[in-house]
Amino acid sequence: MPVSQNIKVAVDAVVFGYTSKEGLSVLLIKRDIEPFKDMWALPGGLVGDEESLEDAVHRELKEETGISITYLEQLYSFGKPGRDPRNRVISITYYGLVKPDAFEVCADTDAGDAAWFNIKNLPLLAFDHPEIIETAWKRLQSKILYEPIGFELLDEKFPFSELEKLYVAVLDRPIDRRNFKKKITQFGFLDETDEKQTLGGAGRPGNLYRFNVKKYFRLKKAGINFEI
Amino acid sequence: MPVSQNIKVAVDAVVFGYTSKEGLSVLLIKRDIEPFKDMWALPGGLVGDEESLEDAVHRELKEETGISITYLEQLYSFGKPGRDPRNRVISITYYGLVKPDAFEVCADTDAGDAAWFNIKNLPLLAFDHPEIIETAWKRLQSKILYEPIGFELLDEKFPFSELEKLYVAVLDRPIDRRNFKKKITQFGFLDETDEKQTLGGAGRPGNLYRFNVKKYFRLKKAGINFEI
DNA sequence: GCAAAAGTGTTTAATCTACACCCATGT
DNA sequence: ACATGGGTGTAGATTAAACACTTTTGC
Repeated sequence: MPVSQNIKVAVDAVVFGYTSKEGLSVLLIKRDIEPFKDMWALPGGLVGDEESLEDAVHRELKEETGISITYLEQLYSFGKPGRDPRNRVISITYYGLVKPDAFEVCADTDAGDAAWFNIKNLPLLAFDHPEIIETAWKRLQSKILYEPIGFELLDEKFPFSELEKLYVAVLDRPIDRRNFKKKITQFGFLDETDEKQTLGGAGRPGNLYRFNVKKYFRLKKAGINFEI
Repeated sequence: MPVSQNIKVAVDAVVFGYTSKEGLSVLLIKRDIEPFKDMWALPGGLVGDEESLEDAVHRELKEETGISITYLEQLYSFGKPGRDPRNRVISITYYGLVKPDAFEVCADTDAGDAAWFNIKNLPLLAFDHPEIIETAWKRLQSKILYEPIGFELLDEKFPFSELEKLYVAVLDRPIDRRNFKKKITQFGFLDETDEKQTLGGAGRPGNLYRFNVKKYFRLKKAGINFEI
């Protein structure tokens, strides 16, 4: 057993945002130091000695991108020697979800060195970050099928078609509209409001729905299991 | 961002073994130093500076228990400040599976400070290890439903009832024998041998089966998905 | 011959899949 | 009026769930 150790511990976050216009997107920052200077990378950094891993993620996201996320979950720990050319660094990675307003604000400003990229059109990335994003996307794809986390990527009220388009973007495959609506509504945790979509451009406006968290937890306790 | 850091990186392993006699069991070691001296704990220890995480797990298992495992997968990283009373330690945990022969040998010797405990009858454990084992068991329960990893816990040849009893032990719920056999056999990656179970005590001997890895991968590539 | 475990099918209910036309709005 | 997107139901196929008796062996 090694008696002393020289390994650094970092966190990195794959933050997903979504709008039907921009599609499923990932938040990246432009590195301003070597190595990989001027390349894009995941937000992240070293963990403080007295700081929890989740706190470190939130702190780094605020420092580097100014964003606050509504959902955070641990993804995987990457620790191969050599993945950082300087030192041995173990990165404990997380993935997070943000609501469209946070997504759009950041996308607009574009100032500084943070930007959103569509998941299917990523730039060259530093370190092993392509692998991390790939892992995160797969995890999101499987998780969205058995937990209603998709709502963390939508506004409080949303037309049903937004939810469907979100699933199409995340799963990267077509979905049958009628079957999808049947499945989702049958669970009973979506409230239909009496409002309709405004600002819709052309086409018939859709009713707005709201995810009812209380109902969801009640149903979950009662033993339903969400599965798409 | 913290400029220097004083965090240690460790790995811990939840190793599962199974026999129909002993049930689903976990490998533990008795601590001979403080803190938690004389309590049971998961095998594990600090990662070497140039060592991969998986190598560290295998090394610690060999050093502390003498066991070799046939399956290893990362579980989760536990890093709350205070989980180790001495220093800040991040533990990257893994779970592993061993074949019955390795399981039984170790269970017999009982010498030294390593021992197997039935998953439903664990002793008092050091650190946050109860939480880690709980997490590992849940992961095993969900994974065994969509990947054929159960075979890693069985001998090369096994009677069908062994497989069924394994699933009952892992999932901790009853299974319908006929439906289960239908499901498993329909995939087509189990080879039936012409041997029968020997040393069976009372009852009719069962045919022995073998998991055909090649067939499994061929079928997997062709797009089947294993689901119980 | 009896206790213990293995082997084997069918029926019913539930779920999944595929599929097309009308409606409300903006231009 | 036409283009755009929203809303809705059914029939057929597939899959899941429930269920009990016969066979082979050891003692």
